[in-house]
Amino acid sequence: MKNIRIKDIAQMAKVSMGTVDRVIHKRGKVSEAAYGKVMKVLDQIDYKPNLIAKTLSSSKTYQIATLMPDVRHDPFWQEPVEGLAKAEREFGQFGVQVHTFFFNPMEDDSFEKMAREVLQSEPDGVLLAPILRDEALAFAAQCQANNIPVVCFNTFIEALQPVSFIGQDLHQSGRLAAELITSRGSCGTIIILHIAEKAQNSVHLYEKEQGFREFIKEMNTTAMQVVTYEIESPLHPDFGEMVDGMFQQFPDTQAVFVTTSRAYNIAGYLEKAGRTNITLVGYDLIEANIPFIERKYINAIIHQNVQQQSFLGISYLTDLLVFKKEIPYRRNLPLHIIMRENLNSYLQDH
Amino acid sequence: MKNIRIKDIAQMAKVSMGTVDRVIHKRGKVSEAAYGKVMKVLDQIDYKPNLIAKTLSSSKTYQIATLMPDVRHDPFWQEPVEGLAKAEREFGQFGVQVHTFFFNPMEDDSFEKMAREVLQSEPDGVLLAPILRDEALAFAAQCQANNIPVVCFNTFIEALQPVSFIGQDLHQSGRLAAELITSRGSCGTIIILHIAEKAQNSVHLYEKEQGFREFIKEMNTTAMQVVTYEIESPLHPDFGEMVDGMFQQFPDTQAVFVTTSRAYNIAGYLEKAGRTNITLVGYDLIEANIPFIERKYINAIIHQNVQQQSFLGISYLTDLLVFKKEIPYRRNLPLHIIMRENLNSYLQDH
DNA sequence: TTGTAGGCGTTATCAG
DNA sequence: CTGATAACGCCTACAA
Repeated sequence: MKNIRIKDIAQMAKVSMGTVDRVIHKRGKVSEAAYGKVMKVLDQIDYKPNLIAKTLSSSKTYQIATLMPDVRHDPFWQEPVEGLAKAEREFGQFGVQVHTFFFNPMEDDSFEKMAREVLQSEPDGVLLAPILRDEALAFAAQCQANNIPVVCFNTFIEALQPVSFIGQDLHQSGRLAAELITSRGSCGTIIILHIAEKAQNSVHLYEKEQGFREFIKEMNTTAMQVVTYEIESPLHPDFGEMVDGMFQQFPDTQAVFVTTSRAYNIAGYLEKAGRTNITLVGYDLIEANIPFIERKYINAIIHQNVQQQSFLGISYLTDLLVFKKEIPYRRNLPLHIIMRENLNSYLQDH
Repeated sequence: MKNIRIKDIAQMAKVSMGTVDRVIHKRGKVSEAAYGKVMKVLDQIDYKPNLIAKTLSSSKTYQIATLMPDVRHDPFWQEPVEGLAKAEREFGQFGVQVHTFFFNPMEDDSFEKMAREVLQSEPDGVLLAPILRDEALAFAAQCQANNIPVVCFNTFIEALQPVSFIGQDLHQSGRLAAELITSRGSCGTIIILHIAEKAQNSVHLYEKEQGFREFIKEMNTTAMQVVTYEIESPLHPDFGEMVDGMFQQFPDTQAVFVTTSRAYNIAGYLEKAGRTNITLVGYDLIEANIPFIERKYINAIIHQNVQQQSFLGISYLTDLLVFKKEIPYRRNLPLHIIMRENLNSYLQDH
C-alpha cells in the first residue's frame, strides 16, 4: 500500500540502507555479492524515491544562469523575464535559484562580456536565448567544457547541441499566417514585411517567409501576388516615409504579414493614414500590439508564448538537475491565434 | 540569509518550538504571555514555512473526489479525465489522491447515486462538473454541510457558491465565433446550430448564442441574416435527414456555428454532400473533429481546453488543502482558436 | 566495503 | 498550558 522506501529494500535484500543507497546512486564501493542482492530486489519492485524527502535532506541549492537580450532594446524580451520570475516562484521550493544576465545585441562584445560573467558565476545550468549565432556557439562550447548543461529557447541552432530546445515551428507559423490572410479572401498584393534591426534574425524570418510562400503556392492561384519587403530600422526617423514608399510601390496591397513583433509600427501608420482596408497579421502579444488589435488595425496575431518558453526552460533544467529526469530534446509550443474577441481571454490569464 | 525556521522563532521569543507551532497554527492552548511573545517576533519577521518539510512530516494524504459525466456518453469528457491524471502525477508528491466518479447525465438518479458514493468516500475536497443544475445544487449543499470544499469546472452556477470556478467566458466565445465567421466575408444566412441531447446545457448554449448575436448586431449590416436551429439527438438514425431539412429550409446558408463539440456531425454531412462552400465553426479539439479540420470542412474550432480546466481544479484544491493558500474565486481560461495550420502544434503539445 | 548516526524543518505525541 | 522528542525518507559523514 505505502510507497517502498530505501529501508524496505534494505530489509528485503538483507543489507544496510547505506548499501542500497550506494547501489541506487552508483557511488561504487559495493561488493559484487551485495550489489547482486540489491539489484535482485530492485528488479522485482518499482522503487520511486521520495523527492520531498530528497530535497529536504540534501538542502542543496542549484544556480541557473539565464543569458538573454535586454528588454530595453526590444520589448519582445519582456515576456520571458516574467516567465523566469514565475519559474523561480514555482521551483524555488526545490532549491532552484535563477540569475539573469542581459546583453545588448546591438553592442559589440556585450554578449561576450555577459557570457564571461555567467561562467564566472559557476552556475549549475544555463538557459540561453542564442540569437547571436556565432557568439552563442562559442559560449555553448565553453559551457560544455565546464560540464554545464545548456538549454536553449526561442532560437533553434542545431550545431549548438543543447540539452534541450524550446521554441516554435517557424515554418509552420508562416503557413498559419498565410491561412489567416487568405481565409479573409484577399486578392492583389500581399507583402511579407521583415522589420528588424540587424540581419541577425534573418534565419528566423526566412523560415517564416518560406512557410508563408509554400502555403500560397499550394493554393495554386494567380489572384494573389506575394512580395517581400525589408525595413531595417523601425527606430529610424524616416520610418514613416519608408513605409509610405512601400505602399506607393505596391498600390494594390491587400494584406501585410509582419514577420516580427513589430506589427504595431505598421498598424500605427495605417491608423494615421486612415487605411482600414488592409489585412495585417503579425507576431507576439506584446503591449504595443494590444491597442491595435482592439481597434482592428491588426487583424490577427500569432502568439509564440515566449513567457511559457522561458518558464519551461527553467522547468527542464530543474528536472535535469534536481530530479535527474529525462527531458525532451525539442519541444515546440502551440501557435496561438489572437484576434480582437479572444484578446482579453489571453490577457486575463497568466 | 537562510530561511527563518520555527526553531529560530522559538529562540527569539524564548519559548519552545511547540508553542510557536501552536501559535502559528492557531491550535489554542497557549497562555496570553506566550502568545504575545511569539506574535511580537512574528510581526517583525516574515515567516515562510518550508512546504517540503511540512508535507514530509505530516505525511497526510488528501482525498479529492471528482464527479463528472461519463466519457462514454460524450467524448467531450475525455479531456478532463486526462487533466486529472496529469494533476495526480504532479500533486501526488504532496499526498493528493484523486478518485473519479462518473455519472450518466441521461439516466435518472445516476447523478444522485454517484453523489451519494462521493459523500460516503468522505473526501477532503470535491471537484464537480455541475451540468445538472438542480442536482448539483443539492449535492453542493450537502458538501457544505459536511465542510467539504467544492470547486467547479466547465459550468458556472452562481447559486452553487463553490470555493472556486474554472471555466471560460461563454458569451465572449460566441462573439469570437462571430468574428471568425464574419472575417471570412460571409453574407447570406448564418445558422446558429445547437446540437445537444437534452436541454440541460441550454444555458451554456444560450450564452454563446447571445454573444454571437451581439457581435453581429454591432456590425450593423443587413447583408447577413442569423437564424437559430436546434437538433436534439445526433445519435438519432434520421440525423442526416434532419440536417438535410435544415439546409433546405435555408438554401442560402453561408456559415454554420455549432455551439457544441459536435461540429464533426455537420462536417461529415457536408463532406458527403460535397459542399465545400460553407463556413463551419465549432467547439473543442476532440478526436472526432480533427480529420475535418485537416480537410477544411471545419474552418475553425474554439478550444476551451477542458483538460486544463480539470487540472487546475485539482491544482486549486491542492493549494487549498495542502498549502492553505488563497485561490481565485473565478478563473476564465483563454479561448484558443484552432485552424488547419496550427492544429498540429496543439496536438503535439500536452 | 559496510553499517550507523545525525540532520534537513515540520508535525504529532506525551510527559511534566 | 508547555517543552522535549520521535517520526517523515533521504543523504552525508564517519566509524567499524
